[in-house]
Amino acid sequence: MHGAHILHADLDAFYASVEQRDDPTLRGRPVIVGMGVVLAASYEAKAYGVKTAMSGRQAQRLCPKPVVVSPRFSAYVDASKAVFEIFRDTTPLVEGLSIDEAFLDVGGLWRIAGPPLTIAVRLRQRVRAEVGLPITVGIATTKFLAKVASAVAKPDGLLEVPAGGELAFLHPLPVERLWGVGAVTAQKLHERGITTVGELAALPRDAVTAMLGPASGHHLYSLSHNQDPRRVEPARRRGSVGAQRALGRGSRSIGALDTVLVELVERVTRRMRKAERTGRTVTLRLRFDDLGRRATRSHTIDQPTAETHVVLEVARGLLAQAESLIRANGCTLLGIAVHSLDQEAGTQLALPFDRRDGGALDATLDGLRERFGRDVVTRAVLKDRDMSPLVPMLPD
DNA sequence: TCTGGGGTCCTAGGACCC
DNA sequence: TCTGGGGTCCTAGGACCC
Repeated sequence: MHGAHILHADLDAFYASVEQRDDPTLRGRPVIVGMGVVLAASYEAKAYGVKTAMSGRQAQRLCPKPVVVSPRFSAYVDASKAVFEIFRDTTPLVEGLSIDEAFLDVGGLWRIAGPPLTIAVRLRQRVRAEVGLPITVGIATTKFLAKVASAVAKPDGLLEVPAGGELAFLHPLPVERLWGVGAVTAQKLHERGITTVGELAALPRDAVTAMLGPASGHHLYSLSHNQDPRRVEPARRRGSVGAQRALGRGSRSIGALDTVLVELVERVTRRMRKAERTGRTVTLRLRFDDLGRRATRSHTIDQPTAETHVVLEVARGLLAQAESLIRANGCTLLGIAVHSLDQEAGTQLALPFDRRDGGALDATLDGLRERFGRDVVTRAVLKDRDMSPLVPMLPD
């Protein structure tokens, strides 16, 4: 596939935009979602310097008269579903990254839907008209660069980086734009006088790995040359499920923590059962009274499970293990996560299929399920003559 | 300037196996 | 008993993302 064919679609100030959509009196005003911490800020609030994850107090200092609203998560989930419907109606190759962003591969749609830019224009119009939300789209030859393009184009924008123009676009940008450069890595690079992607790209690969370690070094070296072979993967499954709760400052009794633990475990295992997933590794996460310090304790069991009492027993063992740590340092956050989720190790069965009507396809699928069991047949992929995937079906 | 609730990926040491 | 070379899995921590 050549040419810029990967779209990165990213809803703008998502939670805040949903609030402004549903309450016209909020439009044009600096809206902050979240009381203690800023979960989302409208662009009017961002103009004052308000950022996501900032404390409410700090936000108030920057922006004297914000409209602060409590989050309405179910409204955000509904809006997200509606937008993803439009994504999937645009192309079957949609890889969701979070509640408000996704990659779309539109490379195979030229004859049906036109060039990527046309598709992107229509996508933005549809999201605006059908869901009422602003969305920014970046178009490029690689996933990573499409994401950079959308970040540059925000808010409510559209930007295509044409094939051949990648490095001219990328190299003047600050290194912080690279995916995987956070505060720590940016600091390391700045100390060596590197502030732009181009300056990083001018270094030999060895110099970058010596600076940042092998994995991070190879990764960022490649990105700085726009080397990113990752495909858009529609069927990616999550690898862990977790829940956590911030607690008031000051140490809690183990009894009180146990009560929280039970609720967290129930939440996690309920979600796992709903998603029909099981896992083997349970992790307890703690944050202490003295700012920032954290710890984790984990344990792996033999048999994957999603049963509340099994996970709870393991979690209680971990809590007991951490008891002295908690007594000494207090506990301001308790979290539980289940990792090593079953990754659907399975076999693919290819069947020749020569028909065009969906009825026959459904019959084939039902036949497979009858033969192997409903739970065993979890996914079907339709492929063309060259065996490249056309339509993934039954995603999880 | 210390604040939420979700995640991903990588590193490094130790246990254990052939 | 020690030395070699290769590997997997588990645990703990950390950087980063939205």
